[in-house]
Amino acid sequence: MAGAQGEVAETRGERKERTRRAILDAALDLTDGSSLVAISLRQVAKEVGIVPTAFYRHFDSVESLGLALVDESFDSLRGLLREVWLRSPQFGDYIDGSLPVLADHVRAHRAHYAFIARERAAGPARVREAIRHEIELITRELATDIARVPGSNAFSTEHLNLLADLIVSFVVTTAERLIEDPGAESRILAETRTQLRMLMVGALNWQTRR
Amino acid sequence: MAGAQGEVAETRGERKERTRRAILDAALDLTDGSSLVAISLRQVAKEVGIVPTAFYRHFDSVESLGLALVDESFDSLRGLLREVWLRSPQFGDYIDGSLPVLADHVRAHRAHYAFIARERAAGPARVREAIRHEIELITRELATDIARVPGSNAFSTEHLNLLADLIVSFVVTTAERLIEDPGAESRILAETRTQLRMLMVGALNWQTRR
DNA sequence: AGTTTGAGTGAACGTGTGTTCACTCAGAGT
DNA sequence: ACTCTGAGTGAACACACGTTCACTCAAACT
Repeated sequence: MAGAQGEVAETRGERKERTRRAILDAALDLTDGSSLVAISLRQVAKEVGIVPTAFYRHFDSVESLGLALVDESFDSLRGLLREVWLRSPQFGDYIDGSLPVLADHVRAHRAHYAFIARERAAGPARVREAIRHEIELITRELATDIARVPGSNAFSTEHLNLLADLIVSFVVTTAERLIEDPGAESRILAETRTQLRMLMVGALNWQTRR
Repeated sequence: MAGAQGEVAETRGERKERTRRAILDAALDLTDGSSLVAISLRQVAKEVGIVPTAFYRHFDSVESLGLALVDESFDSLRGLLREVWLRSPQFGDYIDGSLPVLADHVRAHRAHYAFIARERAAGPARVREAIRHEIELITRELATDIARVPGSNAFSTEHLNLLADLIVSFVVTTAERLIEDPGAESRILAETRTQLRMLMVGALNWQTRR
């Protein structure tokens, strides 16, 4: 395979990139319902349709494959955050505006979110560390975003960070639920909406108490 | 090994139970930083000091070993909940009373909590399902416990369940953090304390709005 | 004392594993 | 046109895997 086609015109770089993508996709597919630590280089190679040794032309271990998947998964996630932030400039309709966007993203990039959820807890040490780091960065970004919202200046920096952390944790949990039972999406969203409101009521009353 | 000792007096049942425990402990040990889906029956047997085939006298697969570990891990967790509930009859000091208990339990039963955290996301399908089910039961128990707290009767049943769910999710997240960085225990506890207060301020204001 | 039971043994099976090596042969650079 | 580069090949390695089977031999039961 991989070039056996009589198809014309494929540059060397294009060909390599195509195989690399195929490896990433195969890994996402194979780890679904399992984990990076449980799949083998040979399974991936077989799925892609290349010989095991060819794998090494692209990654030098399953772990480094995992790190590449972390990168592209968080590219997805940052796309989500950008979109959420664009369409909800108001603190008031923040929740109603954001939840459907989250649901859409999880549905569209299911494999990526499932990968993060799984490997965050059970991946190779380096991969877990990379994921933890990325989540930390995103939490900080969220904190500075919230700081720009009018009315949020009553929060101390410390409490702002804790609020952002609380929200991120909760979004991670919600994403996990959407992944594990996609059929219950509307119920999960309705429940999450109420819970986020409970949380926000706390945040709003908190700042007035400061 | 396993009976090679010149030690006297060990009944057949005791011997079997001792080996069974050794298998469970070995599995907890081997899955640490990895996952049930990534360990082999032979690794476990070697760790215990028995021949691979002897494993089948106790469990008929690694998956059923996993289900046994789910059972005993949640026995630990229920012990925690009982203790938390005993020493915090007041809604007010609920948080300050519970957090140190949680931290103690996580420290004392680290392997169990780490097991739940990992396999919840990445274990074999049956194991994930069992964990999800146990968490659901605990959430329901918490909801009925909260319902007995004076002043909580302003919550509708539905919102009571959502609050319980919110708390359980957050406790799971906190336990995960304590596991992944035990050295930061006091910082994590202080932060979690503030976040739980934010959440509780929301809950308290919520019920008065109903 | 004699028999039954069952936890643990050890050899064997077919298959999958990561990694090495020398190789092909088409696209890229001269 | 001629060489170089490097993605993909295929054989081979030493080892680990789950499962089967007939076995031992001490505790438990009669």
